[in-house]
Amino acid sequence: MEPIQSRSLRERVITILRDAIINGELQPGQPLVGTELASQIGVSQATLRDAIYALSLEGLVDTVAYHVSTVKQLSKKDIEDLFGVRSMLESYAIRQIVAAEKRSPALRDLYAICDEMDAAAALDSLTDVNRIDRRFHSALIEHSGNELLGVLWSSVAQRVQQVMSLSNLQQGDLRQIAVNHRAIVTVMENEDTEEAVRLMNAHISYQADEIAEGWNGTAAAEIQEEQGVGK
Amino acid sequence: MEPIQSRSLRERVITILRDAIINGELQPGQPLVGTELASQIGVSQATLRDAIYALSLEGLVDTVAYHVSTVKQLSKKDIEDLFGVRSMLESYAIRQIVAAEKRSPALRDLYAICDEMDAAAALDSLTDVNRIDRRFHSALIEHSGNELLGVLWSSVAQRVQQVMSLSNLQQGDLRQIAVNHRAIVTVMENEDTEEAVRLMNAHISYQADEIAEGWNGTAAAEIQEEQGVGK
DNA sequence: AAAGAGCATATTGTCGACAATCTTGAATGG
DNA sequence: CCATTCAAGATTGTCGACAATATGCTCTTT
Repeated sequence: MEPIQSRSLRERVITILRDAIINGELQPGQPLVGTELASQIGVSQATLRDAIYALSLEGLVDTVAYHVSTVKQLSKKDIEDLFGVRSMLESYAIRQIVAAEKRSPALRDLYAICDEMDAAAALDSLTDVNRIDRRFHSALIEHSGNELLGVLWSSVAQRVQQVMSLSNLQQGDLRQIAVNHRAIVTVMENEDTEEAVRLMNAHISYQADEIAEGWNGTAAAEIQEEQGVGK
Repeated sequence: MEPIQSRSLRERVITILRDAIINGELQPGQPLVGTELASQIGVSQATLRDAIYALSLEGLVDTVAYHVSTVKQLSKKDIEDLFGVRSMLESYAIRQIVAAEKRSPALRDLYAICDEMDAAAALDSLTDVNRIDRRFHSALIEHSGNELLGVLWSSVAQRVQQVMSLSNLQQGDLRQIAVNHRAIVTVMENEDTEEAVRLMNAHISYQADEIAEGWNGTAAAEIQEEQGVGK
């Protein structure tokens, strides 16, 4: 049981804006005007600016003193850097789990998630597979047992989700994806650490290449031009 | 040339508090009372609370709604997690630098820092060696070429500096430290990636063990008791 | 007509005041 | 004597207003 209204108003505003950004509703480069958003969401300007500042600390928003804040632009290099860091985090988690004495509960949990992914893949439900995919990778990080790793991961996972939302790639064979995930867990169970890391990096690199290839860094530049005067 | 007063007041307050925390002036568990600090620093309570909230996002401060914020407590496990993540980040940086086509400039820069460290070690200046040590590891991350890695690093490096400040360990032979750092760069130049990673992990693990061994998680609990009434 | 200075407007940054919430300690009842 | 209640003080959270700064437009000058 968790309380309905425990979080402060500021944190709820942060959540609203953050979700809008990582879901692609607020596109990179789009200006975040305090006065507009404040009246739109229904909070004071001070509270809203605090929220925007918090998002700039998370790296989702660019802020310069006395200038309008904008959703951070994502260059092709940013994508590459992002997936490089993601590989690093997940590889580390795999090594930690395999090296741990009691790794059975972790592996069992991961297998259970694989089962769910199989079921979703059989139904051809892309959104469900994506949601379970996120859970799989989060679980991997959690089971590393390193809390700080989890903190870093949540920041990276946000950006990954944003990039995925912005790049409208058609996912390939869902069943193949489910098989790939199970393979990683199986290899971990056999204590073949390096092979598990290799498979994971391949999985991530594939995604990264697919996204980086069709990436249009200037995706949101049009928004400002669309607002041009009609005169 | 950079402007004298470009940063906002809030950011300057953040810097003041952050420096106080990572230098150990504000010890873990110590309460950060808004009204006191605000008048002490000379800013409004709103500005100060924004700063405290920012530090809670950085993970240096614990905040609960309508409760007094405190400097985050650091358990022994937190220390272990911290140095584990640090090893991960630096190992990744080493792999990236060695794998890069043009790694000569990076190595030259690192050698130059090693020269400075030798000089400082010859003078038996502990503070200088520590400062140059931080520069060495920052440079390593920078030369990885991954900007996001740098962002994560700055967060981790802060915590490392805090832990170092709080644990008053007497550093061993300064000259040996300088030699160890140069060895890492030399091995990188020979493209022996795994050996470089091994040396770096050994270097960090040594530090981590030394600190974790004598760690007193309840270091700051006394502060509150010292303020007990004399009645 | 083009370029630049200066003013009007819009936006962000800071503050003090008030509301919401927690904490402390004393009074009350068992 | 101990537990509970509740009231007073202290602390944090939110807001609207004002100050500081940037942006865009107009007017002037060449």
